Amino acid sequence: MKIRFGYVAMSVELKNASPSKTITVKSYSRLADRDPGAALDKVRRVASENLDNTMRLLRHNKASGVEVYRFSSKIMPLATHPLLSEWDYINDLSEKFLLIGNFVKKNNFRVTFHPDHYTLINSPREEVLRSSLIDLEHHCRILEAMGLSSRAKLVTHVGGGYGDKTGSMERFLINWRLVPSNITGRLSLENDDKTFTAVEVLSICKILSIPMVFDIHHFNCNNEGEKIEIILPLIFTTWEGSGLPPKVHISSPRSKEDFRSHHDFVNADDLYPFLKQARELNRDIDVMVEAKKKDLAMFKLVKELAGYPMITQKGNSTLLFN
DNA sequence: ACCTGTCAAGTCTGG
DNA sequence: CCAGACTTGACAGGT
Repeated sequence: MKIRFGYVAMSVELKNASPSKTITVKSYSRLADRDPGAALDKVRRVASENLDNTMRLLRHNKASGVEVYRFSSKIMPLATHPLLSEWDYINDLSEKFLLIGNFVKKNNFRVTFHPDHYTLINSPREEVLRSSLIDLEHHCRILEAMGLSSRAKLVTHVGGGYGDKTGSMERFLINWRLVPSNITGRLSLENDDKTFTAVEVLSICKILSIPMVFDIHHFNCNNEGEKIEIILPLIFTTWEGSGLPPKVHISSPRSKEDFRSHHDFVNADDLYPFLKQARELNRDIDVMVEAKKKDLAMFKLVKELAGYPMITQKGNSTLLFN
């Protein structure tokens, strides 16, 4: 069994390479009042730098053998803000999008976006649903501009509970019909730490025939005593036909008191039992490390796990479990 | 150079 | 009904 590791958005090792630089609405408006052209130029410049830094990160990944990476959702500053509705960032930056996409394809990287938690497909409020669809479309269009197939996924949560979880799950399914097919073809769902458990998310994924990302830490925060060995085979099945190995998120609690927050690093003991379970199913998997120390935490975790029974390290960010 | 309050967005809780 | 927490990196304005 092969286990590839990846990290989120920015690197601790590669300096001054933020892919998430932005401009506040306040300063944009102030500049736009005086000189609209200059304001747009500034946004363009920041967006362009974010793409350049994303490219640098991908080269850093290649040099370090990292094949799994999540793009920053803040890669295009204010892109979906009404103030910038005229800005055609896709055409504006098409060359840089293609450069990134070609590099991803050439090196067989697995890349994703994780639209942030304001994106809520199951919201009962029409305007929230509408802006969520705009945000999802925005992420999709970027992946399309990169020339990446639907194997480049969007990962999101089911949404809010709104005081009625069953009704909110049903509303997710109802609202799903309003989601355009280029988006539904890329979406995968992840269990969250407060509201929707792995079993609940799995039931939705099965109905919609979409893949499910299993977040181990969220499972530890939010479960009803289900056994991993029972649900894991079912979760892994949702990836069949996608052309991708199942995807798993791992992080460790910051502390006993602050259990839900993410620690700087990942405790290898929080992942190893899971890997042993996964090994029973004999499937390759990709593991996304969600720790404050980003790639540094990922490399450290891989190195530590390499010392565990039956595991051998292959490069800086891949393990073999035999 | 460094520090601190603030930031587009939604939801939930507690007052 | 409203303020603040949630969570995060980075801006923006101050020293």
